[in-house]
Amino acid sequence: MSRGTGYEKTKRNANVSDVAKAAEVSVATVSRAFNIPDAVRPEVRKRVLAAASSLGYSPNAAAKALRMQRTNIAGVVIPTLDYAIYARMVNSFQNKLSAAGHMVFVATTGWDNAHIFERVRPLIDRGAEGLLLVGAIEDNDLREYLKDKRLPVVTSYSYQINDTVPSIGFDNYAATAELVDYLIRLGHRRLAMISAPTKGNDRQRARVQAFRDTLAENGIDETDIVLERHQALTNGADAMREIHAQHPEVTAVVCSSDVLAFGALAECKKLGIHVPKDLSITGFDDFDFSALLDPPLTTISVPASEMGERAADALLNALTTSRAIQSVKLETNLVIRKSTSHPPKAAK
Amino acid sequence: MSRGTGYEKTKRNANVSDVAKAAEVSVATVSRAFNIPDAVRPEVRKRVLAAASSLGYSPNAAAKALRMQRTNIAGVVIPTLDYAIYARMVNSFQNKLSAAGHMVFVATTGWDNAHIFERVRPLIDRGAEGLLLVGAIEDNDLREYLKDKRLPVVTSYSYQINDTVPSIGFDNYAATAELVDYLIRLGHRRLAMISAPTKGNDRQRARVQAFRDTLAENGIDETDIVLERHQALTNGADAMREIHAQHPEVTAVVCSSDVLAFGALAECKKLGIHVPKDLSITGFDDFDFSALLDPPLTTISVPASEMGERAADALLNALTTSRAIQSVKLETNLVIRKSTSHPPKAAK
DNA sequence: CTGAAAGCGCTTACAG
DNA sequence: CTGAAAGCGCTTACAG
Repeated sequence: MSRGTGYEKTKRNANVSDVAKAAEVSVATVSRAFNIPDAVRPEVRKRVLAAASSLGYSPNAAAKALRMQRTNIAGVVIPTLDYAIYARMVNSFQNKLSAAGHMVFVATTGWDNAHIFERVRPLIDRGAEGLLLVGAIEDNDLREYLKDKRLPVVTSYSYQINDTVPSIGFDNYAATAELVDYLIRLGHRRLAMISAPTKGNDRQRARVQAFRDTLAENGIDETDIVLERHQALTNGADAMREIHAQHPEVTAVVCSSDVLAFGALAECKKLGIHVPKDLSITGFDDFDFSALLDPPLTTISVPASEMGERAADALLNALTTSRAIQSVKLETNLVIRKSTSHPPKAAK
Repeated sequence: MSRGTGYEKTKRNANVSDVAKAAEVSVATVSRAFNIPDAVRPEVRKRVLAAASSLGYSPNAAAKALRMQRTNIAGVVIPTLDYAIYARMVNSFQNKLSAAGHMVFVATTGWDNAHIFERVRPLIDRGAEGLLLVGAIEDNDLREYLKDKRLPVVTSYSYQINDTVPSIGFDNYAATAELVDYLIRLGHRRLAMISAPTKGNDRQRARVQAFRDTLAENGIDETDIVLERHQALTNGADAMREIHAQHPEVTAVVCSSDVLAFGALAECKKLGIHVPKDLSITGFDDFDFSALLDPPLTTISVPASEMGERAADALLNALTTSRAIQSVKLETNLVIRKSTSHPPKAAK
């Protein structure tokens, strides 16, 4: 069947024995020439390296892993790569790790975080020695499993002060509270929120909670208007339309992401609502395009690549020293741009 | 030193022997119970599976790989994950592969494609059995290496009719030519292009070439205005400012990506240039936000996730059958929106 | 249907 | 400084 144009292996790869033979030494010496160069006479080492290179030899990773009980593989599990903020974190995570000679497996759960354990297990089974996850672990089986394996794990995107699993993230509650507080000080009294789904997502829950608490603290305790929508431009637009139709008194819309905010902004344009004169809109993430929107988006900037880097360092360190990982709290920034202002006079 | 809060392995993982002992069978039977269930008496199989599960056994991937000479790992090498279009492709690629029980290593080269070989080698050395790359392979050493290893490789983003390496991509030249042609038919005679760097990047070169050829074919053969800028919003803005200052006669700017186009669009707003009345602008990629820009962007939509899926299928198939991979040409679409129109009267 | 044994390709005590 | 040998944890002929 096969026309010889395919991928059938013709010659097997060279192995230590081949190199040993070619260099007229033992396999032990070959191994040492690569791994403990100083333990081999320079002249011999040179011979070995030359033989290896002429045979195109490179050590078999599986054999090495089996023997050393060490894979040098890390894993990262995220909702999706198709969202800039995760992609960015993974990008810096993998850059750091690959510079340190580690490989990284990536797995995605989709937006439904419920099945994260199903994604984690194959990663571990296939050799991941450390793990980067997104958000607090809410699955107790997973928690037990990870503890049992004594695997270095760090969660990201939300800083957890009292979790046994170390986290490298920021304070979603505080960041949102600061933002809502800012809106209230501008004079807004009727606010709505467009959030990403809160199910199985502690970050979103923290943001919604901060929204509600901050309103309450300021004596604004009418029924909260909180719409949950999946991260997508069109969902931001739809939610905006709904708010406009059902709650025309609203003067500020807090969006849980720049994506949602961008959708809302675009919808306002269609509806003839002027932002920020008629309505203030805020985002979360500070995507690069957010500064260029019309109007530029007031939002919260988030240390995505820093999380990836720090997580990589933490994992690397844990793998080397076996010492526990310390949680680290990173800062966010409220970036005030032109999509927010005082509410219209009539609404005050 | 270690306070016992770390990650030192206390108990080793269960292995086949442990399970065999617990189930009172041989290791061969344990292996069969997992891999050739029908070759084991149902009753025995049940005993084995129970023992395995109570011991938390899962097969050691390295040992398995060593024995089977098969890792079930694929690799993908892209410029960066921090660019939606690559992230999306990797996302669908990895989803398909993980559904088929494969893991995926991802490596990034940064925008400088020159060092791709350095990224590919570790991937292969660490066990990747198939590879997804971006763009035509321009490094002959890499080409030789890949051929020598007889590794299934597919390149993406540009369809190569006559390459020995199979590609799953689209026709960058034709897509751009169609777009430029459309602008010319609108009446534009003075066009400029903002391209991503063409060095080591056949896709960008094809687009620039199409731009030049199409102008020439239409008798517009003044000096071409082509600016090369790295993919970034601010670079699009800078380039736009430069074009405006040095070539005020230009009535249409063809951008090689939506990112660049978005930057240019934003800059026009600052400069008081009305798009499309004073100037037409086009993008490439059709990002989801491009339809929501003001004005919505005329651009070319590109099958990013389809490339990832197809590549995964192709690799999976090649790994299974050893048959050669067939190149596939995917379609792009010229999406005409409001950022383009006839040139201003005065310019005609 | 089951088991004993070989072997995948490494690294590392151990002995010299 | 070097080599012979053991063993990491699997799977699979081979024999029964």
